[in-house]
Amino acid sequence: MAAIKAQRHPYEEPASFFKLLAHPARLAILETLRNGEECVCHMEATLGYRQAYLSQQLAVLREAGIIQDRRDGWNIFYRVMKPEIYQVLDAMYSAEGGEKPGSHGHNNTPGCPCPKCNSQTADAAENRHPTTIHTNGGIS
Amino acid sequence: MAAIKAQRHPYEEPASFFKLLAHPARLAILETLRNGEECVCHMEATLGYRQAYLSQQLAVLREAGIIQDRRDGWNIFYRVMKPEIYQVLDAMYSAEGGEKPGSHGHNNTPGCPCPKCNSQTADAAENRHPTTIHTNGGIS
DNA sequence: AAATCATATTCGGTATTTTGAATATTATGG
DNA sequence: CCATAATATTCAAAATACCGAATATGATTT
Repeated sequence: MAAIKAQRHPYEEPASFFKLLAHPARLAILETLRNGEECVCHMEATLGYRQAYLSQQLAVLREAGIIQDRRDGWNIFYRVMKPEIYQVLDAMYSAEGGEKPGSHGHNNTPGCPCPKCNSQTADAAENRHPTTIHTNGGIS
Repeated sequence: MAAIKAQRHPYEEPASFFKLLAHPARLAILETLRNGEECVCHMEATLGYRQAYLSQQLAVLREAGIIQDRRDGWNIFYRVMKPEIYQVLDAMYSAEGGEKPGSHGHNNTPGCPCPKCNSQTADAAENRHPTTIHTNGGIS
């Protein structure tokens, strides 16, 4: 699936684009990025997926050109390059009848070591041990 | 994939719905049905897929509740039960920049044996059967 | 340069999808 | 009942996607 290959049939391109969205973890990532860039460790803390797994899914979206990464010191921040995809997502959510899942905007998450979460809370800014092993995270 | 199974993760349902759309033949079918019901032989003539293959893809959409079939004599006509999906498709097509593929409305196709294609062309307009409407069993 | 932190990549097994081929089903006309 | 038209289903093999485990990379601080 890696990248969108050359299309022979006119519906192959939209189909492979839909395929990118046909995955729970990738949808969760895209919702996290809906209101701006976030670093990987933040997704790890909020979504509960293992780091390597997140990185794999991020790579799928990145190689498809949907998101792009930016390094800032230790962290790598991802942002969406094609905001139009949210119209596709919203159309799907409303077609399904359910409301959009998840919360929007950046949520300061306890236990998240990312700089956005540790801006002014200074609470446990120096002694953090995020050794939390997130068991699974996949959904069978 | 057959049906949409019970969802544990909030994104599994939209994801499996996207999965239904992530296939060129199924997209082509849905475009064919955009402006009303069509029989299988018409799709066979216009889309160029083999009959058995079309039937397989129609089954996927049918078991997901997106389309429904109705028998009329020799032919089985399919129609879309969830028109909202076209908002998803249109959002995708416009997000992609390309225009919507395909032509809309029923196209009389030479070589297509379906009754809709042989209505008034006087060619073989004499041998048609009365409309025997069997309303298929309601699918929830 | 070594240790460390955040993140990426590779490898491999398993599950799922795709699709052709063969066959079955169902209604219709004789 | 038999033949036939239109469509559906089953089966199996090849292709692809999923995802865990292990390891690699590349900044950054000391």
